[in-house]
Amino acid sequence: MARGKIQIKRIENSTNRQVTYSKRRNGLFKKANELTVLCDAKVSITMFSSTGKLHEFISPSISTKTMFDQYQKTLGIDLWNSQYERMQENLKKLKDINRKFRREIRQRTGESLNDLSYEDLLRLHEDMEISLKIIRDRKNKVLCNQIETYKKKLRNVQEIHKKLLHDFEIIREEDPHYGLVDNGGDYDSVLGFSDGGPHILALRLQPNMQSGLHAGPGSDLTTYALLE
Amino acid sequence: MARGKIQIKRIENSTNRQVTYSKRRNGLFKKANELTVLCDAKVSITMFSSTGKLHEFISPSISTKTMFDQYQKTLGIDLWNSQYERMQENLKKLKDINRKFRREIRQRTGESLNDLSYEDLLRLHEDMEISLKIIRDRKNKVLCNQIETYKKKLRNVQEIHKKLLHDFEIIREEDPHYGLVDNGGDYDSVLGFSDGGPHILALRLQPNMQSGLHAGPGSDLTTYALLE
DNA sequence: AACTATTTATAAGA
DNA sequence: TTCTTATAAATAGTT
Repeated sequence: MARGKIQIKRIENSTNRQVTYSKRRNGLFKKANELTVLCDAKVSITMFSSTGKLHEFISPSISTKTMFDQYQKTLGIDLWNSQYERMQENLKKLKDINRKFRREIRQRTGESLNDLSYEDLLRLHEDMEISLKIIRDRKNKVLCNQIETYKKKLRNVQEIHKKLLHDFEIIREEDPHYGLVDNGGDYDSVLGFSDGGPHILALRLQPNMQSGLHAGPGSDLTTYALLE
Repeated sequence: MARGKIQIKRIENSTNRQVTYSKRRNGLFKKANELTVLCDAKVSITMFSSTGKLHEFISPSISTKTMFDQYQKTLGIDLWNSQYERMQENLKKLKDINRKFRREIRQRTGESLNDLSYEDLLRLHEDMEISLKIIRDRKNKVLCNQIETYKKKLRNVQEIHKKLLHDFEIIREEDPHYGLVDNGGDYDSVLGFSDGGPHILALRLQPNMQSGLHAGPGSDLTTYALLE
């Protein structure tokens, strides 16, 4: 619009186009600003150059998000609505399921029985007895399994111990004074001879067993009382 | 910018402001369009007048949503992110709670006991026995309440019946032939005299009781066997 | 909405 | 990119 009229069509010269873009962008933003001030309007300009560069103008009194929210509100649409609604629905469903679960648990623990009819209570009671039996069986089975496991471990350790004692006997027979010179200690009691073995041995070995065995999450100590 | 320079400040005259808004808006959109064509750019202008009216310009090659998506992508932000994230978090939490509830129910019904230790099983078993006792007590209490209710109703009806019989006796004494003339019917059997009363009366009255009483959701018929 | 005197924007050149 | 400047375009005030 100066030094000659131009046709409004794509400027083929790239440099020229770039320069014009820059100049006219400034002009546009200046006009937008004047409009904002003169007419008390809210203006938002977002533009991308042909090379993908982003430039934006936004009236000082507003933010891009506010602008867009207002835009959507005015048009009565929500461009992100479907996504948003899907999430809302999901949330609602989950809340509903959770409520049901909570209720079921409260009934099964006996905390909230007031709104149950006699028939409901009968049914619940039957269910609970069945469940209780399953749990009791499982509990007993786990207990038996643990007992079995430790029985085997114990036998294994006893076996090894017996073998060691046997080997020691052979050494004593070959050299009756072996070891007594060194420390004067009481080998009999140390090795469990003084009170006939296996039981006290088990106690002595406990610390090793506890740290070495990971057969199950159950308590080890209580099961000892039940061995054999 | 013609017929006199103007100050760039809010136009106080409302009509004037409106007119200027309209003229300059057209100018702005024209410039935006020229920029779009000349420089192969994408331009989006969204504006609200001081009265809240929405006007927008958008380059023909693009849509407002695309424009905005590109805007957010270029800036590497998501203006709806925080809201979106909050929902996502909520969803995650609900799902978590849901999983826990489901697990607890499955354990309490005995469906999923494999990952429970012996101690867990012990505790669960104890819990279940306590809950079962509560439910059994409640069940029995509801049953007793229903029995009590129907016992009272029955007594009430018996009372009324007795009184009616008594009144009838008086009438018969006063006029021994009363009523026999009319229809020749057998009053004794109709009123329950033939087999001594209360039991057969209860059966006769059943239909009325069922429709008239709403004491509880339990079954009425089964409780009759337990009366008295 | 049309007119027009004047201001403003800007194309081309430096 | 910026400055210059001749000229096109926009527009304030008026009708």
